[in-house]
Order: sequence, then structure tokens, then C-alpha cells
Amino acid sequence: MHDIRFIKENPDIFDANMAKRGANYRAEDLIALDDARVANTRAMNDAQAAQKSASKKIGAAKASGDEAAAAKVMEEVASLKAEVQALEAKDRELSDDVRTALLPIPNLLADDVPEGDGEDDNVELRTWGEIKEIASPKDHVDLGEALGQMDFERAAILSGARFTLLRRDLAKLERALAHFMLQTHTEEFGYEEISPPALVLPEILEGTGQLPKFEEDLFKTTGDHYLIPTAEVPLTNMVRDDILSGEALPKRYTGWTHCFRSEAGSSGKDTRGMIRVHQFSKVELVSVTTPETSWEEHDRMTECAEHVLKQLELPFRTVVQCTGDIGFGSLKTYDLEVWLPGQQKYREISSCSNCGDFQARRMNARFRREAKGKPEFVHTLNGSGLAVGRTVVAVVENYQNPDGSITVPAVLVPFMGKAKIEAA
RNA sequence: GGGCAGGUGGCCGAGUGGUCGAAGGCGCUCCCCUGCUAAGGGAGUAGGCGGUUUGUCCCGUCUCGAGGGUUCGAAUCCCUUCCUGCCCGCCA
Repeated sequence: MHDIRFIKENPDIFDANMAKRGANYRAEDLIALDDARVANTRAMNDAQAAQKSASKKIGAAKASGDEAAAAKVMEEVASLKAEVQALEAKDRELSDDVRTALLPIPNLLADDVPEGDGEDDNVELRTWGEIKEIASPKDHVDLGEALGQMDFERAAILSGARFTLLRRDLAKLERALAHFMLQTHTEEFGYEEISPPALVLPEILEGTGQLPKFEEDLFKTTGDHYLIPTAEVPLTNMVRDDILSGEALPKRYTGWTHCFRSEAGSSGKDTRGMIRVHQFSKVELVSVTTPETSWEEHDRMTECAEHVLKQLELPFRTVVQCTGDIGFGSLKTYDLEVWLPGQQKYREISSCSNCGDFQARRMNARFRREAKGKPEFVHTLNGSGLAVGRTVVAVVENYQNPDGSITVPAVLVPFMGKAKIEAA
């Protein structure tokens, strides 16, 4: 959420950013809305002050036993009551209007976010690894089904379209990958492992930005809960409503959770296999930092995610998302795209974003620089480290052998207890 | 699910209609005294919004789990709701 005061002081910056995102919000409209709120607040405060001082007079008169004087002031003040109540009601209404207007507005953009219309305009920063020559490569669906360990038919019987079911060694591969990732992030990079709830309340999703604007992307229960679309949601809200001490920062959280996405609006896209499904597992990284260290942390986090791909020896490239592809709450986002031989393409496997104070403001997450200092909003970052389902796909496709077996990446052998995945 | 008891400042804890944003204690910060393995004295110590100011000091107002209500006035009374603890029931 934006700081209305920032918009008032920098209307041009705000408008230019919205234009870059192709979003239709204007500083002028928001300022007018807030000015109305401020005018009402002043009137309300004045009325409250008048009422309060009169009430004190009544109290003083009663204390000294002067009932006549008390009655006289009570009469004078009677009319103020309605006025104060009306102004208070108006204040609630206007404050709510401002917040409601601000909530659907996307974050500003870092200056170096490239302009573009969609993912094709993302800019490649670097590539890593060597793409192996594979004669007539198969994709993960053909490989997995031939192994008898990837069962889309059974998944469809159980749950309909866009679900995956893994068996035996491929199920174990998923678990091994997640275990390896968690191990890396906790032991090597100092993240705190969290096993959070997968069902959360609406205000939690509002905190990270999925609500109110993107409700159609979420699964909602028959009660008040929503299924999390990513562990970013609970992990970032770990600091909700907190005032942290400066020394406590940075906070680094990692967690392996299932993620649930309705995939509304992506019908016809990636319908084959386990690239785009309603349920997948992901190891997430979240950092909470001071404002001055968030960019440094952004690079560090991206390197943590890249490190996992390097250890798995999967070729990938790192791109920076353009203005047409970047997410709602992000100032700047790096995507890691892994090479998939079955598609002869790089596909997204991680996305690392610096959200600045955008989420912190929604969550009311703050810190104190010094013991007596004024609370300031923290900065929050999130990244996949990595999407486990897609990593299964990448391993299966990149490590395929001519006989249909899959070589287990060296670093996973201890977790798998074997070096090769074969048909039963 | 049924019953009982609670939710107060960083923490503990007082406060059942009037000058309470809140006693006292702990913790923390600063100052003083003293002088040594510890202690004594003093001051300060929440956040939001708005104003004023940019001498960052002051002023108004709101906030005692949350939301409504009664009242001239509510931490204190009423209603709703959430959470916590304990007992019973049920159950991975």
C-alpha cells in the first residue's frame, strides 16, 4: 500500500510509475480523497476537544457539590454529542474510503526495471551451466508415465484437471529436493525454517497483496479461510503488527508448503504435465530488512536460489522482469528460468522480489532503528528457493537417459539412497 | 461442542462511571552521589491521526483484545465478536 503522504509530496513520480505499469490511478484523485478526510479530522478533533473540556467542567462541578452549575454545563453540551458522533462516523467512512482506494494500487517500480509488455520483454542478465545435447529429448510427462511413476490419469480421477500424482521414486525425488533445499537454506544461508498454516485469514492475504484485487486466483474454504497460493503469505506475515528492534533484522524465513492456485485466466496454457497445476509444493524464502539493506538482500536471496540450481547442475538463466510482467507488490523482480529439454525452452522456476515497504505498510510491520527511535516500516522480500514441482520436471528432463531412466543428481543421492530412477 | 475464568503500557500488575493514557513494580535510557564486585538518589520511558514546527519542542484528539451501544463523561456499565487458560465431552 502506498503512503498517501508520499503521493501528496510526489504526485509526478506516482503518476509516472502508474503510467509505466499501465495502471489507471492518478495522484490527483487520491489527494482529493485524502484532503476531504483531513478536513473532517480537524473538525472532529475540535468538536471532541470542546466536548471533553465541558465534560471535565461537569466532573469538577459535581466534585465540589455544585449540582446547579453541573446541570447548566450539561445542558450546554448536550448538542455537541450529536455533532461529535456524526463527525466520528464520517471520519470512519472517509478513512475507509482512502484505504479502499489505496489497496488495489500496485507498487512503484525500481528505476532500472526495463519497459515491456510481457514476459517476452524480460531482460536476460546471465546464464549458467551447459545445456547437454540430448538426442530426441522427451518431456517429463512421457518420461514419468513410461516409468510408471507420474500418473495424471489417476490424479484426474481424484481431483479433475491440473493435478499431479507421483509414485515411488518420483514421489521420493520431490521429497528429496525439498529436503535438500531446506537444508541448504537453513544450514548454509541462515534462514529459519517455518512450518506454517496453509489456511489463512483474509487480512493476511491483504497484507501481502493477493487481496482484495486477486481473489479469483485463490481457493477459498466454506468458512473464512483461504488456501495459501505461496508460503510468501504466512512467512511474510510473521512480522505483521510487530515493532522489531533494529538488531533483530534481517529476519530470514524459509518454509516448504503446498501452494494452491485456481489458475483462473490461464485456461489453455500449459495444460500438459505438471508445469501449471492447482497444487504444487514450493520452498519459499522471505527476508525482512531495513530499508537501506533491502537491495543487497535482494541480490543475496537471488544467489541463494541460484545456488540450489547450481548444486543440482541444472542450466538456467536469470532475467529481470519488465514492467509488463512484474507482480503487483514488487519494486523489482528477478526470475530464474531453468532449461527444459522437453520444451527446448527456459521456464520460470523461481521469482525473487523486493517489495520495499509496500507489504509492510499493509501489514503494519515496523522496526526501531534505536531504542527510542520512531518506528519505521521494514522492507520485505520473497523468493522461491525453488518451486519443487517444477524442479522435479527439470531434473527428470535434464537427467534423462536414452533407456528412459533418470540419473539422480549427485547432490541428491544421499537423500534418495540411489543414483538412478528406473521403471519398477 | 458445553461450563468457568480472564484479556490493561516492553514485561508483571492495580484500577467497577468523572481531572486515568492509566498507581506500583520490573526492565531499559540519561544524570547525580558513592566507590567497588555491589548499592543509593533523581528524571525519562507506547502508538495512530491531525496541527504547529524543522529551535524534532509543543498542542488537539483517538487507542486499556476488536467492533458497536448507554452516558454530558467509560479501562470501569450493556451487546456482539475474537483470543487465552482450566474443567467436561469428542477426536487425528
